[in-house]
Amino acid sequence: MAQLPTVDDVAQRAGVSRQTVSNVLNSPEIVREATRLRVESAISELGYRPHASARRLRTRQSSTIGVRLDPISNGISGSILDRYLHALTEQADERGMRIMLFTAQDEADEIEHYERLRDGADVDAFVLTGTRYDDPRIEWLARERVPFVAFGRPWGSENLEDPDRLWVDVDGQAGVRMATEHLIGRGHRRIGYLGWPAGSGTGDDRRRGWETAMASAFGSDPAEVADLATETDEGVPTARRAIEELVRSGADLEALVCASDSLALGAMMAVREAGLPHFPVFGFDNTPVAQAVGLSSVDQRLADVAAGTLELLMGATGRRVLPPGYAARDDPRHRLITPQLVVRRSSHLEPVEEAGGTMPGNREPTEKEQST
Amino acid sequence: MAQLPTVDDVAQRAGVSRQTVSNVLNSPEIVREATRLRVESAISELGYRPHASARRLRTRQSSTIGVRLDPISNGISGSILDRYLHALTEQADERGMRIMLFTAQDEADEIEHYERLRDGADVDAFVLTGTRYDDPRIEWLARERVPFVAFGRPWGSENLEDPDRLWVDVDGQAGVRMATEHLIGRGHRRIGYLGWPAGSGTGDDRRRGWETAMASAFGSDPAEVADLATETDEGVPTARRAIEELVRSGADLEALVCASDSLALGAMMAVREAGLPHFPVFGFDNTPVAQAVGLSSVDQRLADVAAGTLELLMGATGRRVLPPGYAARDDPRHRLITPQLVVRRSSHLEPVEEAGGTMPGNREPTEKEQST
DNA sequence: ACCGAAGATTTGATCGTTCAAACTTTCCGC
DNA sequence: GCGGAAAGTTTGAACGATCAAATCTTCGGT
Repeated sequence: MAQLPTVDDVAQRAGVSRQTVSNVLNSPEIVREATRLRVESAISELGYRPHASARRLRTRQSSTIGVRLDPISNGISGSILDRYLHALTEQADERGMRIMLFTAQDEADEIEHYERLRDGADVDAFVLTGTRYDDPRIEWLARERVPFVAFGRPWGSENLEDPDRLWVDVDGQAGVRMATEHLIGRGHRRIGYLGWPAGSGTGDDRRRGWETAMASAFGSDPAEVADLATETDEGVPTARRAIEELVRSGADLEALVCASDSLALGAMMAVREAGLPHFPVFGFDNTPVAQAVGLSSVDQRLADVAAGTLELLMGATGRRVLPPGYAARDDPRHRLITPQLVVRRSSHLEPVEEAGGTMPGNREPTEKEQST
Repeated sequence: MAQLPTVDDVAQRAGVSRQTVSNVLNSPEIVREATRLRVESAISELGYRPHASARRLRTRQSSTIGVRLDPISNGISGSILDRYLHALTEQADERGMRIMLFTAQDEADEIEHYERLRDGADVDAFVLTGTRYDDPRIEWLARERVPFVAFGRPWGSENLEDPDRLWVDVDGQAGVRMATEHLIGRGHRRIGYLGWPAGSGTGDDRRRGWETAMASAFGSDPAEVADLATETDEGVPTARRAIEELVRSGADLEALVCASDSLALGAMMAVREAGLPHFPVFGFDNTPVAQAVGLSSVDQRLADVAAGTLELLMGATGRRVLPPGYAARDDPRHRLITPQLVVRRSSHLEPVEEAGGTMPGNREPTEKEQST
């Protein structure tokens, strides 16, 4: 084979012009049926495929979305980005888009990459993850009018409804509320919460889910349940120590809802070691670890998050990135995804008699997924 | 600003021609110093950046490497690809290359994607992961002369030295041997091995590491130590059941080396529940979970793997993908990376008296990394 | 001071596609 | 069967860069 076929080769073979071939590919509805069929068979006979770079040059579209890969995949929770990325790649492909990765040291460096990639016409849009208070990246992208969607709300600003700040997020509050209600439904009353120190948008939001569930079930207000809550930094060992301390101090808890699987794992280790093999623990994120150790958790439905991302970026079914500020008047500029409970052994095993050396329930139960 | 500047704008500003600007960018050594400086300042004044697609069209190079994102990030071990991807992206960027993702349902689908991406001139090369016996993907790529590097040896074929089959891999045998020797050095004798069923290249290789360490320390041959080995499918629960069974049957073991962190985690859960809080367990992969629960493990050194990948693809310092079959006569067509022990609590804690309700060693020790 | 080669710079063509406008054919009503 | 709009197709130009070859400069040797 000498060389890859071009539109001209196809055109010649089908006895039509370049442009007709191009039309068959890009707007088949304006080509007469007979012609179209002739061109299509020429295409498949020659195995023609459009040259991506040539097309991009001409159309001034890269059909590419840039995503920063976080510096360190943040421990256990790192797999969230991983799974999101997978869903995003898959769905982007269906719309003729591709995902390009880049890395950056910090936020300033990330913005430099934005600039480079934008100026080099390498990407049409960006997807941001790990947003925080007054995120400078969002400010830059909005100011420069570069299309983007944030996975994570732009917490703290009044910009939650700003049409220039598109975001998708998981409703952490609803997720934690569902988990808490699940435990309430199983008859538990004194349900504790293990979360992060106040001040992070995500953390405060999740905690609110627990508070509202407790409030609507028992009529307690947040202040009343505050003594059931524990704060600690993210991480298995920190959570473990915190719960060990709690156990030692004789706290009277029946169950525990946690802000993350890492915290829940630490908590599980602590309560199991403390001789409480059936103390229910709930995590959040549904990481592979949760699945591995049988930890009940809240699944973020990352496929839905990915779908929402692309919807905001390209419209419901579009195949190109919309200019920023675009969007129908009545279309919300964000998507809040309701997560899903995944109930596993850690929260629903009935106490059983322990027999020497083995653990209760040493068979992995079929995983129950309960959508609500 | 009306529009992005082009070479012509820069040329005009610097009072030179297009091509000189291009030369300043691509082969500065052939441009006279005075001219070069003039052009460079014009470039920075205008904030010019070459248009990636235009360059790709003309040079017929996409400067892009395609990587398939696995369908399901395989549980706990999924983060390996994640971390490898990060290192690869970072190092590729330094050589002016980018990483593009794609997903596929199965191997056949993956090959179709190869074809699409190749024909569309979207990528210059591919990186394969999760190679297996007589991998059809490798056959296809080699036959079609598409540049690629496999992360993972093309097990089983005699092609390990085939110059058309480039690969990088982690020396699992050496890693497991190091782990075993570490335990031997701590005075253990009856060290068991928990691995996967025979037949997978990676699994057999890792087991051999344990066998050789045992052989050279105690003069035993593989047949003699076979009763210290246990086989089970990958996964935390399977490993847990296997080790529970082992404990119940009264096996006389002092320590355990495992083929993966998942297996090790299951094993740890089993031995801890069996009332053996200080039974040493070693994992493999150094996943975030290992770090989280204090499991000693073997780190794959993914940054070195990524560096090896690019070296094979582009030469020691090159900035473009080499044609397949190229490479200096004396240059090996593969890289075998020696992993690194990461010793944590799970393998080196001294027994301590248990006090009611708390666990021994409830402080996370500073992580020791021991390179060998 | 002249010649030729090496060095530096410019010019024209090209990569493969799509846009915009021109051109040709089809179809309908009168 | 004619005019004209609509539908279908073709042509020339352009996207922004680099390649290849042509041209212009510089410089050492005689």
